[in-house]
Amino acid sequence: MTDSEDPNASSPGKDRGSAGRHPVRGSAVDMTSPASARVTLQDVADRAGVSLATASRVISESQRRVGWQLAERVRQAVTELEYTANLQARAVATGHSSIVGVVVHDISDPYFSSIAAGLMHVTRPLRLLVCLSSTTELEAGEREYVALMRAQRARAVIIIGSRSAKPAMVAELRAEIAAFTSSGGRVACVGQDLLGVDTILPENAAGASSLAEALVSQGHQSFAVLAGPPGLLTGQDRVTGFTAGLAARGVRPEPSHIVPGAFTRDGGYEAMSTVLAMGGELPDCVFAVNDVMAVGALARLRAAGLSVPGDIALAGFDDITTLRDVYPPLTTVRLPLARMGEMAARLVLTDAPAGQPRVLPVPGEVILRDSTFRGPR
Amino acid sequence: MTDSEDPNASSPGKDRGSAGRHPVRGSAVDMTSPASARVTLQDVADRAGVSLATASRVISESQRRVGWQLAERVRQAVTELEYTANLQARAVATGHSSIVGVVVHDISDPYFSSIAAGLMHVTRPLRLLVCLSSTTELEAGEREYVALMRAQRARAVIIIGSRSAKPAMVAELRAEIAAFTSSGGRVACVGQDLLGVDTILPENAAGASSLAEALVSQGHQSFAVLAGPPGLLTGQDRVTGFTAGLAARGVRPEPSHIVPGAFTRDGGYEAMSTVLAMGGELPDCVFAVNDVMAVGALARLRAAGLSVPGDIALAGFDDITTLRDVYPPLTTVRLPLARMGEMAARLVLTDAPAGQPRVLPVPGEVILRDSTFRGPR
DNA sequence: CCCAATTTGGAAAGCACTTTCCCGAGATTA
DNA sequence: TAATCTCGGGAAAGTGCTTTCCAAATTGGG
Repeated sequence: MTDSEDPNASSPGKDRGSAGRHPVRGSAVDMTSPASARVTLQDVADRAGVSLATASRVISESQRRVGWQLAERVRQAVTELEYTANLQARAVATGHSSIVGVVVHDISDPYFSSIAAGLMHVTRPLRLLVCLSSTTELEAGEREYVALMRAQRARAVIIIGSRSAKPAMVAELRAEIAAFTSSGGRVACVGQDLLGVDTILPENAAGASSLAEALVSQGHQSFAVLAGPPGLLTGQDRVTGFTAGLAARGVRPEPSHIVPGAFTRDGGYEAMSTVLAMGGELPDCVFAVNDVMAVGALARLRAAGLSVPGDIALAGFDDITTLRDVYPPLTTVRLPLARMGEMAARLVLTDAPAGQPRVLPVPGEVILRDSTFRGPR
Repeated sequence: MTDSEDPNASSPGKDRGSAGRHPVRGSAVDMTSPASARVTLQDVADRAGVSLATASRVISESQRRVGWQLAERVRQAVTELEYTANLQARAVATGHSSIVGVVVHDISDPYFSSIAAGLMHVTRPLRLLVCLSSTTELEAGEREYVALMRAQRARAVIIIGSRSAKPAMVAELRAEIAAFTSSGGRVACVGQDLLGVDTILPENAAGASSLAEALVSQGHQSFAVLAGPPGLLTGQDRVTGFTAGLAARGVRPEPSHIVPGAFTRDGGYEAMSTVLAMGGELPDCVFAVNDVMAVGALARLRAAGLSVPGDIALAGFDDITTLRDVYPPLTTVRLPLARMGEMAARLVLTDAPAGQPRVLPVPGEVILRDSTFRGPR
């Protein structure tokens, strides 16, 4: 009963493919299983004894109503033949597909996968297909993928975290986006507002600034900053915001204490090494521009035998869920990642297109945890 | 120039759809913007002054060669019109598409996103489109998604971590898979070999068993196990393997010390709570069936004021990259997640189909770290 | 009881491609 | 020199669907 290899089910489809259509293919195969080879709507129509048009009207929710009896006959044939409409063909016929492209740097980075998860929350009920691309490797990955989605006539593309601020790259990407939109697609972006499209804009600068002020209030006086890779705006914004926040409290960080590093755990580890190697007075507090880097820095500090926050304080950014349990718990700025994904998806899938690109700022929330707590020594 | 809101571009679309193919379009519209509305291959052919067939042969890498000059003219027209082939239409015409479906429970879980990342490593050079579905919410999500991929005539589907062992569910999924394969698609699976398809099988039992023996060798005598949700085979296998390993060393865990819990951080936290609440002698060592649960357990122990490994040892499974920096470093069983994703993709995308479903076991490697280290007290 | 005004079904024309088939021209061979 | 081969180009037949258009049948009103 649980087995689908019912030999009795072999008869359907035996009488197909005699003249013209579907050469000999399947003559040997047809006997094996109900839906032997490719079943088309024509097959369904034939079996139900109706026209192709009628069958189509039944299986797609067409405007035109179909008589009760014929409709039932068609549905019967559909289940008997295990028919499924060919969505590609439907897309060609109707002119719009149900796929939406999502571009991320690296799907295994929790920052991106959280946003992607939120986004899929809204695509699912719409029965849309999400095509994901990790652009990790290629510099021009984003542009290429948008081109690919244009070729697929995708309904929309959502770009999460634009790769770099390199003007040439951005220009190319914008051109590709223009081509995509002018062929009917919609585009949204999570991150910096560089592309001239609907954008979910995390308030990196403001968040980092608030964090800086909070840290000063906690009593920290000297700071090091583990910045992201040069040319990546997210990191830049957080650094500028942070220094601005310090300045507002009359603190000026040693410029040499702002060291770049890759946006990864290892990047944080190495940047932290650099700071330690500089010698001189250790800063009170280290700000890593994202949590993943902070974790790397934490590992490095531990390796150096320094305790956090005892010897040195450490803060991150993003409040990645998976990292909420590192020890000591990280002070950070929380971004509602999943919700940001949802917002982006809504903007471009359910909301009406706006004349002007919309920019929705998303504030971050400073979360003070143990990693910067200055207990009585 | 960077602005795409060119007011001259407003005309496209107004004059189309009157009679026959491609009305007057082009005469008035072509002047405004390169790729005004939808450009089709016919437009390219017209502009290049060649037949549709020739244009097609140029843009797709056809067997048939095209004369040097004509080919150049076509390419010229392509760039001038910013033409991109409609992949959907191509898929309909050729009968096979370039999309491959990937089913995961929850893309924001690092276990799955790591595998997915590995998998994309092989799809990218093949220029295949990866469609991802998180089946988090729906019970029948997997079956539905395979159906969807069948409708898309996807080339292949890769199922990562089959949801449950509930026989009814599995039977339905198998039926859907049968329909998919019989319509020409290929299927692979990462996880338990339940579906009768090519499978990458993590050796959960063997890995857990080795881990158990290693822990006994480290001197641990009494154990608690934070098992996954009942009915999820991955968890079950790890538990059985673990107890078998203990048995091999003459250790029998208290059955009541095997407590179920969700496969998440919170699940680990709660399961750990249960163990603590049981009173009596605390076990030497806790085995959480995956790293994410282990982290939850760690948090719970910390909340209880217990130190790891000082008061109690803790081990996980998977060796999730993002969690390599939790403190104390977790003893675990490493699975080469990214490589498992690659293997699955290869099996189904580049390798020839085999008569029999292949099952490739992937061994886990026990990694002993501080969380179970029994230093001199 | 007859003539609109609705339904409801089917034939056929798209949709944007690929690919087969055919044909003329130039190259090769006997 | 005639006969046979390629070779490159185009017309047209698919590919699996939707949708328009047309005609037959049913209904309703006078």
